[in-house]
Amino acid sequence: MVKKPKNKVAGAAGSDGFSRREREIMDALYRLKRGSAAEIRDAIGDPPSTTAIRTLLTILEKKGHVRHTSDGTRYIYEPAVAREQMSRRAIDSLLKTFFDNSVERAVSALLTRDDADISREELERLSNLIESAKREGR
Amino acid sequence: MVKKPKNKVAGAAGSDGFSRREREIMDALYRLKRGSAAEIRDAIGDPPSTTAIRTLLTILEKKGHVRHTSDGTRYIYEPAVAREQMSRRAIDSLLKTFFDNSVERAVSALLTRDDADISREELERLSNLIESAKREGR
DNA sequence: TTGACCATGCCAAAAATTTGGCACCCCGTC
DNA sequence: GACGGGGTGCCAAATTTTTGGCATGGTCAA
Repeated sequence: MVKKPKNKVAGAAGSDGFSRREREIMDALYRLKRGSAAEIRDAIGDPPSTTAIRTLLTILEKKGHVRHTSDGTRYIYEPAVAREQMSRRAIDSLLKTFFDNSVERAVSALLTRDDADISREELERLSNLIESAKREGR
Repeated sequence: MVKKPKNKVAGAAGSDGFSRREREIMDALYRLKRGSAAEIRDAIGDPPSTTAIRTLLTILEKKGHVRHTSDGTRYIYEPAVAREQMSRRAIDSLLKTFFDNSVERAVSALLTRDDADISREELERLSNLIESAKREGR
């Protein structure tokens, strides 16, 4: 069973190249914006030891997915690629996988969620958003 | 290093419990709707052997994530949970991870994608969608 | 019928992931 | 200053994931 170097294709649709735990940590980090190993641990369901988390964080840092700053004596981690940018990748992936690349279907799904707690004001702003999109695309 | 049974929490936010390859395959299946091992393989970037794919499919089936029907002599696989349902889970997860659960922000991100190829008609339909949402939520 | 071709089930081994133990160090408190 | 609590780096081991090899059986065409 010979092996090939295998060079992780970053942007490869669908798979982001993260292992299960790595993704859990990255997701937690994006939710938290930033946090210590302990905080990240608390943000994960059925988490391993903090040491295990730290190991993963170190690996993720080595791979360039997260970086840390020192808060006094401890490390505070944050994603290396901005939340905004990553959210776009995630959206593209979602569109491709579940909505045949149809923005309309995706928005529709968003608006008709079970627990849609969308306020009147929010809907108003969305209207405006679409209106301006119409104007722009003219 | 003692071990615990560990009972995969399916709906656990963020992590869906799939390994990297498993997720690649599931994503491919959702894109394809259904397909043979070979077709799935072709839908994946930098794929392993078809045999490897088949092994994963068998595992996924044993875990209840996919099922297959026989097309003559070969197997055609499809996701066990409907695309629609899974897309909702994915959306919920996305909202939580990247948009602080704000539908508005998510829609906004969808509408302002770089390669937003949203047609006039689509925007029109979206307007209507929002209008009816307004009426409903009254 | 025979043979090429594919797909399947079973299975072992390589590689990667995941998990913690340990020793050490820094800081605040008694 | 000694002590307790936490955080860090390093590292090995358990477990899971990932990858194919191989033998078998069915199908189709010559």
